[in-house]
Amino acid sequence: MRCRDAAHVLERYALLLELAGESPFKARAYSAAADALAALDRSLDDALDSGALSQIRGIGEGIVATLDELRRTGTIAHLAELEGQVPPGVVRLTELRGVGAKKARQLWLDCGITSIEQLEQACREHRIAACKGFSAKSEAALLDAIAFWRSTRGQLQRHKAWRLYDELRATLLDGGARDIVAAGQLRRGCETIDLLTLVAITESNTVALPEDFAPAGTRRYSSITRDVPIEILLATPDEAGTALFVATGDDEFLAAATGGSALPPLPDEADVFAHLHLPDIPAELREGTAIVERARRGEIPRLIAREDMRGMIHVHTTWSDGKNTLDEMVLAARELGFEYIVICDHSQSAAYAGGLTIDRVHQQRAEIDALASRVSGIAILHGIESDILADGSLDYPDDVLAEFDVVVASVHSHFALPRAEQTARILRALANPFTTILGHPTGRLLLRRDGYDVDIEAIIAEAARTGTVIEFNVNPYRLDLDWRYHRRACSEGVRFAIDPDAHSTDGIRELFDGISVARRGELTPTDVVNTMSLEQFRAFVAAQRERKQNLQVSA
DNA sequence: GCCGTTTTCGGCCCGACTGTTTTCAGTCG
Repeated sequence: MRCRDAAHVLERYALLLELAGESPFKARAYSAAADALAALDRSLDDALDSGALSQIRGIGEGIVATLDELRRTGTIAHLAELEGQVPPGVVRLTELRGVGAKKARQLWLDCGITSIEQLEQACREHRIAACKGFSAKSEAALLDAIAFWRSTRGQLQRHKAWRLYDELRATLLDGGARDIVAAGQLRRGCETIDLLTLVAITESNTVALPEDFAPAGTRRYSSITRDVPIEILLATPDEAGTALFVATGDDEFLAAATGGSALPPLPDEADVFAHLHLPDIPAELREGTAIVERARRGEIPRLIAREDMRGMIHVHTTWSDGKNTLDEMVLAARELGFEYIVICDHSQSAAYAGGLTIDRVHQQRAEIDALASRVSGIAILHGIESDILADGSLDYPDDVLAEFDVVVASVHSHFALPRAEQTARILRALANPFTTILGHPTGRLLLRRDGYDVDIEAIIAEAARTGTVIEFNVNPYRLDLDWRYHRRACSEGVRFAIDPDAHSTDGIRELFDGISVARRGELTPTDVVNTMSLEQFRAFVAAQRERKQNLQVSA
């Protein structure tokens, strides 16, 4: 068992402890331990036997004993007991927005609710308002939350879809497949996945499938029993190219590309494009009919690719709310071949995230300088993710801001401002001479909450006027700014930074997956500042500051 | 359950927001 898997178990244990009415502090201790554990990229056996776990703050004797039980028996007896005690539907109640462990427990014990369906029924019949602590208003809020929950069911963020893919891949390879390839929405770079499509390449045209898969056509199998519907297509190696092509594009694209004729079995996708007399169309663009026409006219741009990325920008460490240390994050970026990394921990107003006071900013700089002198092969820049305060100002005085190599300015509070006020606030931050990059411009969390209400056109225009970079934050919950705005912004002269907003070394690796989504937006290497060399990037930031200062003077 | 002592108990990230209450509790980031 990997530490990451053990972390998931502890997280669930923490939730059940709270639902069962045990000390919320105990639950929090388990939850914090889960966080710490998730950052360890090693096996649980190794972490326990080396004594590394007991060294970690927040993991003491009790939790080490629990983890030892988990690795010996594959489970935690007390957790199993709680699973028997708390109905599974009550655990699911916490998936609703605005329902935490306390409210779920209250709904269960005071109102007798043990599933989301029962809760919905009870709200409609106004039986919840009769319970202590609830009113007609809370019934309406709960119904809203249930509607939102329902609208996001059967969909996954990309990292969760990849996790499911990894599980299936291992099973299918064990079951005799020669190779497994992700196709469909995942390969096209869709930001959320409502159908997971895999091609299983097998010599014999058969593979041992998990029990929940049933036939759904010629050599096609599907399952609807997991978090998202899944389909698996079987193909022999000599027809793998055709199978992958068919499993990747959407229906409109396939009809336009093939003209409705059946494709011969071909081993490689390149053979399929040659057969169709079409240039290679990147998987991320294979939707709709227009792209086929563009391809025929030779209008497919050279899209950004992972090899183009030279700078890793916007990374958190244990100095604020990151799970891995500065050293670990730097070494992980170097291992992936990055030439420079820009550390951007939270600023002082982000107290919940351990934001840096001015003193700690200076301490962190000293540590970065010390590390830079020890580590070769990667440059370390000192940036900050500065909160944009309610009035649009940044979170430090100018003399402190001026010391950073890069300032990512982001909204983390006051999400509910009216549109005009929210927009004005962000425009003010864009005009700030020290704002290098506008972080996650809408604050959306995919399948969790919408972004704050802002005028994106106005933000793009002001970014263009001031020369401020807009972030494409590729944290799999964010993927913000939405790729649908990318071309328009670029046509106005805006540049993007493709940033992982990584809070762990795993998050750093997710950067590459996010590039798939950037390709949907047709970002090219010249649109993206991370493709610059270190010297180019430093010169870019210096020129940007000068330009912005001049704009301020003339204003 | 963890931590750090004022060293074996008492407090535990903090501010905004919302909704139910008249002074606070729960949720969220």
